[in-house]
Amino acid sequence: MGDAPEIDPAFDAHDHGACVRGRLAAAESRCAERGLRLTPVRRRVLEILLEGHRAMGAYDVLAVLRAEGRGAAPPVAYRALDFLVGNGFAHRIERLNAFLACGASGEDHAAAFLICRGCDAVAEARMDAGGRLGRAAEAAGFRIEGTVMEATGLCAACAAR
Amino acid sequence: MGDAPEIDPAFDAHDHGACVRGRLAAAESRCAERGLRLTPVRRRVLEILLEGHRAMGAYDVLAVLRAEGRGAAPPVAYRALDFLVGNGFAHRIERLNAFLACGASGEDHAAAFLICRGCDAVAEARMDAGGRLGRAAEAAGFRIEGTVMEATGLCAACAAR
DNA sequence: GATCGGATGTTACAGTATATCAAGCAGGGA
DNA sequence: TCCCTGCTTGATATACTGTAACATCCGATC
Repeated sequence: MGDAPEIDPAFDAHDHGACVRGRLAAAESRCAERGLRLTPVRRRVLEILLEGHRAMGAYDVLAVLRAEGRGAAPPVAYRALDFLVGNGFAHRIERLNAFLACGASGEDHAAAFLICRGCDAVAEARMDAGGRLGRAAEAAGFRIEGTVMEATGLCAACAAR
Repeated sequence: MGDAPEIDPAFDAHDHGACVRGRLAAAESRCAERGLRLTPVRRRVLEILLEGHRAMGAYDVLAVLRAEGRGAAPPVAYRALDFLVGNGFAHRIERLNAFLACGASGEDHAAAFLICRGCDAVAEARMDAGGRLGRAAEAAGFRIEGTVMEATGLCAACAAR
C-alpha cells in the first residue's frame, strides 16, 4: 500500500473504436477460458456498455436493444447485466443505479469509482480489497464478500467550468 | 492511519430506549447550534429510524407516518430523509435503497457500512475521509465531495448459523 | 430422438423516487 | 398591522428501476 491506485482515462479522449474492439475480444477469450457462454445478447449488451463508455441505466441498454428489434422486456437486459457483473465484465454503480463496462474485463479486482456530478462521467480505479475497513470487519467477526466504493464530486473539466 | 476504525454495536444488544432518547436530544441541540429546523415531521422520521435501529426503506418510514395519521405521500418521507441525510443525521445505504440513523448524529465524518446479507443488519464504521482513493482522485484532478463505502457479507451471528 | 439444463422471450407487477402545484406558516420590514 | 418572502408541508400524478412467474427455445448428452 501507499501508492495511489491507477485510474482509467475516463475523463480523457482516446481511440474509442479500438478500445471497444479490444475489450470485447478480451471478454471473449476470458469466457472461452472459463467455459462461460458469451451469448449474442450478452455480447451485445457488453458492446453497448463499451460503446457508451459511461454508466448506463438498464433501461438505456434496453432502449438500444429495442431499437435493434431484439426481444426486449426488462428481464432481458437485467439478466445480461447480471451475467456481466457477476463475471467481472461490468460493474454496477449503486449511486447511479447504472452499469459500466469494466476497465479490466474479467480480472478479479476490487474497484472504486469517481463519479462526476457535472457530466456524469465515471472513472474506475483499481484497488486491492481489504485495507482499513477489512481490518475493522475482521475485528467485528464480519466476513466481507464484496465492497462498493464510490466517490462523488467534480472532474477536472467540470470544476474548471 | 493504521488502527482499525471503530464499529458501532449494531450487531449487539443494548438499552434501546436510552439510545433513542440520547441521540434525538443530540440531534436537537445540533440543529439549534446550526440554525437548522428540526420540524415535527423531520424529528419524527429521525425517531422512526432510531427506533428501527436498522436500515429502513423510505416506504417503511412512510408506512409508520401513515399509521399515525400524518399526511403521508412519498415526498413527505423523502424530503424529511433528504434533510436528515444532508445534515448528517442519517445515512443512505445505496446498496439497500434504505436509510439509517447516523451513529454520530450531525458530526461531519466519512462512514463505511457493513451490511449483513443474512439478517440485513447494518453496522456503521467511522472512517476518516481521503486515504488511497483520495490520493488517486487528487492526481486525476477530481475533487471528491462525498464517498460511499459499503461492504456486504455475513455478520458473526449469521456466519455461525 | 428423448431428455435435461441453461438461456431467452413475455406479461404483469412490485418497489423506489420525483415533478408539480397548492396551501400553510414563521419572520422581517414598510 | 399588513404584506412580503422563503421555507415547509400536503397531495396528485407519474416516472424510473427491478423482479416473479411461466412459456419457449436451443444445444449438449445419452
